[in-house]
Amino acid sequence: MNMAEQKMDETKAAGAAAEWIDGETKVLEAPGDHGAELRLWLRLLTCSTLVETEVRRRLREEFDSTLPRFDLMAQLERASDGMVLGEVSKRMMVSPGNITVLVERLAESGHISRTTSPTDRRVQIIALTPFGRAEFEKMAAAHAGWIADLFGRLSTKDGAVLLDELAKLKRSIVGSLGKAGKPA
Amino acid sequence: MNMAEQKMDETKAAGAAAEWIDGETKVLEAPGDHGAELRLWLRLLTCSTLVETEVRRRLREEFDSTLPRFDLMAQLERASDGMVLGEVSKRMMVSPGNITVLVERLAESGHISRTTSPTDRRVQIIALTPFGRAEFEKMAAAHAGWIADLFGRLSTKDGAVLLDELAKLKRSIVGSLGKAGKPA
DNA sequence: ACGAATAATTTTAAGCTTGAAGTTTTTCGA
DNA sequence: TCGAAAAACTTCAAGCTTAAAATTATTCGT
Repeated sequence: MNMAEQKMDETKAAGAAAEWIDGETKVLEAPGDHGAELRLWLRLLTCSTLVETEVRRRLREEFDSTLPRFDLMAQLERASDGMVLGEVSKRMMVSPGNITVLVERLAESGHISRTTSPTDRRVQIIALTPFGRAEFEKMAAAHAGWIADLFGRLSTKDGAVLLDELAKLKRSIVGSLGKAGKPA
Repeated sequence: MNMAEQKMDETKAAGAAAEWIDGETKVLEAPGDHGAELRLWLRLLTCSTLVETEVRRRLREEFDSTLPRFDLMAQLERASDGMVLGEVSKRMMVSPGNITVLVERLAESGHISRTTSPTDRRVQIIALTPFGRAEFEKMAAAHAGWIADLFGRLSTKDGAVLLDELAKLKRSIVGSLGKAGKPA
């Protein structure tokens, strides 16, 4: 079976509404001697994109929500005293401007509250409302089930090995980013 | 060192322009017994987000380009006879409507050409122009170097183990998606 | 006391993305 | 032959995302 056929077979196995074609094979023509890293990167990206796309689809269909909103609520779930926008931005790894709009929408829908800090009028403090917390708990339970299902065919041993190897990869990435800039 | 301190230490190691705070620890409160899968998912997501964000930043700063444009050009790079929009959409794992706009922009900038199929007037065929191909080769070479650098602290053995474990994870994901829908 | 520097968020313009509806074309079955 | 169904792409509304500029507030040094 040639590569194109193998690729199409994998596509057929996927039940997602929109058919997708696996892009990992384009790495073959990578310049120089970087085939191994590129292949690793594409596979990492393919895995995370598949999961993310499916999670987004289910959040929309089952809860009429979005992944960024879910993520923001997850940040607030453990912060019973609320959180400032700057910290939310850092934890979600997105720009402050994006947080402003996300917060606006969640405030409008009643999921979170926002107040100005009593000690610094530049600072906004946001927190889940009781309604928001209840909604989040339902989404979080469903989300955990989806992830368990998607990852469920992986053996416990393979899962542990993968977790450990991803930790090493993460240290490589963070280390590389660190050397390019100066520590915070 | 408590968890918050450990988290801050990792943040300090990162040299990205915007400070980020590692979100992996929020998994601790996962409902039920799904902590392991959620932890794995968050780490996978953190790794791919870190790399993607850095690649986007460098493409913008060094080539005044974007990741979707680079990705589209990568699809076309091996298709010397061009490619139809529907296949591009599948390979890039994005909706057809998005491809329409991306193609429009790359055509305007002279990187790709678009023609109507001689045999089916619904179908558009796009291909890299000579200019586009030259630009892509420069970006691809740089991109490969960036990925090699980001992944470079991972040993060859660890890289091979990770690639293999990600293949297993991918099969779990694809298998799970498959059972939820019907094959294409 | 006061002006400059810094900080936190908001606003802006530009780009990407989705799903659904719309348009045009081709295919298919009666 | 012809109308319905399907296909390929485009358009649309809504949401997300970035970096940079703008606004408001606080801090700091003289």
